[in-house]
Amino acid sequence: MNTEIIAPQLEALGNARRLDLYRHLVRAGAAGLPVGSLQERLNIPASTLSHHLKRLVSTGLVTQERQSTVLICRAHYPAMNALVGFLTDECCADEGRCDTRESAA
Amino acid sequence: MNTEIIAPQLEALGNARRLDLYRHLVRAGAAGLPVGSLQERLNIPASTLSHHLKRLVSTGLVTQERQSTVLICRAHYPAMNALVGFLTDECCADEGRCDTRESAA
DNA sequence: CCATTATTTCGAAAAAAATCGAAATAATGG
DNA sequence: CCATTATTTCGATTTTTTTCGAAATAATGG
Repeated sequence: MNTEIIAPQLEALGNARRLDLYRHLVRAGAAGLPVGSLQERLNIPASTLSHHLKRLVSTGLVTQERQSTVLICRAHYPAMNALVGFLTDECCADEGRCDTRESAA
Repeated sequence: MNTEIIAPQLEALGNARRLDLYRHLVRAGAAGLPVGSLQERLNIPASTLSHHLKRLVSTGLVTQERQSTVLICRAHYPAMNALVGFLTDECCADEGRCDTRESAA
């Protein structure tokens, strides 16, 4: 898992609107949420939402599945797990939840 | 730990150059690295580096300590640990390293 | 105080991102 | 095929970010 995958994912989540959006999907769980529901909840124009969704989808953090008329969006946990794994393995040290390396060359 | 702290941190790390920079600091461990050393390693203009460093420092992910002429930069692990904690607690679900909630709220 | 090394601020230009209305495309039911 | 609902693409504007040279500031030793 290299930085060329990780950095865009961090950037995707590093926007208040998209982080909020992503968290709505996490809370929605396996059922996911249709784009339209997200739009109501976030209360933003459809075209703006579509733009942000595209960024999340393009980094692999969100998946979409069409169910007839509606597009269901879901948080894609494997991507998030890999992201957390990267941060834990390669960006943490010392105290706390992360591992305890001190200066892995 | 709310999104007003987390989103800027994710944004700070969501830039290939800054992620690289941050990882250099992680690898440097507790000793940290002077700005000048970072500049040599990353091979970018001082003013550009200063700009990126400022962003990392302003989000709390990096600290700086002056040692006479030189400014030592260090990864600030408590911030990273809190960030990983946030992602684990509020952005993960199902399988993998993260916790196993299914549809909190 | 001056020279030197280290780092930041300033200012300006280029690149990228965010915003959103209007028009276009998708999918369905009738 | 048409009407309807759902979502995206287009196009234009504004805002933010990135970039970097030149000048300014900081800290030290002499």
